[in-house]
Amino acid sequence: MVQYLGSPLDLSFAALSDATRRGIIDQLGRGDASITSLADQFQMTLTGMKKHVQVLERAGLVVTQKVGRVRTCKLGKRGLNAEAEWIEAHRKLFEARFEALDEIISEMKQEGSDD
Amino acid sequence: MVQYLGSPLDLSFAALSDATRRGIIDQLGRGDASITSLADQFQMTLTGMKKHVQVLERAGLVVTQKVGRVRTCKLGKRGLNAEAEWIEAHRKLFEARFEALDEIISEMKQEGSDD
DNA sequence: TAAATACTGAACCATATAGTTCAGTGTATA
DNA sequence: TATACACTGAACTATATGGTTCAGTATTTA
Repeated sequence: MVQYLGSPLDLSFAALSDATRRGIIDQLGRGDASITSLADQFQMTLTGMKKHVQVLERAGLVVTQKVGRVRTCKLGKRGLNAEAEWIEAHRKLFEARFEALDEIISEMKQEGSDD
Repeated sequence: MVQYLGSPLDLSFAALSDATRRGIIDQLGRGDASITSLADQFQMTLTGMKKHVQVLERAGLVVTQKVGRVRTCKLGKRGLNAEAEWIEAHRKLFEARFEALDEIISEMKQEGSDD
């Protein structure tokens, strides 16, 4: 087994592609939380929640620390800067494309097209 | 088989979690392209490229149209606005957390901690 | 010290992803 | 009309995801 983990953006976008994990980030934005409290809020087993937290940790979006028997989760220092940068840069590409003349022309000849 | 497809953000973040697909978006930002030309550029079989394009289409990031025997891919009108909005809103949460006093305090008592 | 709490790890299940090959179908071109 | 081209679909492989249960271990607390 090779276990190639992918680039940082691969990991963070994958982490954000699940509504539960986006919810966990929401929640941690309101305060740190244990695995148990997160599992309660999202109606999930401890083990299931632990896996979600691990995905967020691998992506650097969350950090955890175990003190005594409680593992506390908080938002990671890494933040969402790299993701925001990629999205902003490419949002411009989308906009630039739609301002192009050929877009208007292709809208005009919208008849008799497949699929 | 139920085939529950997930919310729009689920689909688009998942689509963006692969470097090849992010590359396809880059490329389409420079101009529309056929499946064949994309497959050539990313050194992949036609079938493989078609699957990537389908993932981008399901997410609304790309639209395609077949004319004759060529399927042309272009950036979708949907754009990255919803994604940018989510990221920006949550980026603030990350920043707010780090400005909080308890953060500084917890940095201070950083000794004798697990994992 | 006994019991409850909080987590951890292994194992399992169903489905999705990322890729392939191979065998087509339909379209353009020589 | 024969050939080449562009795509499509089915089938297969390996791995990841999202969830579970069950059986632990370690830490509090009564």
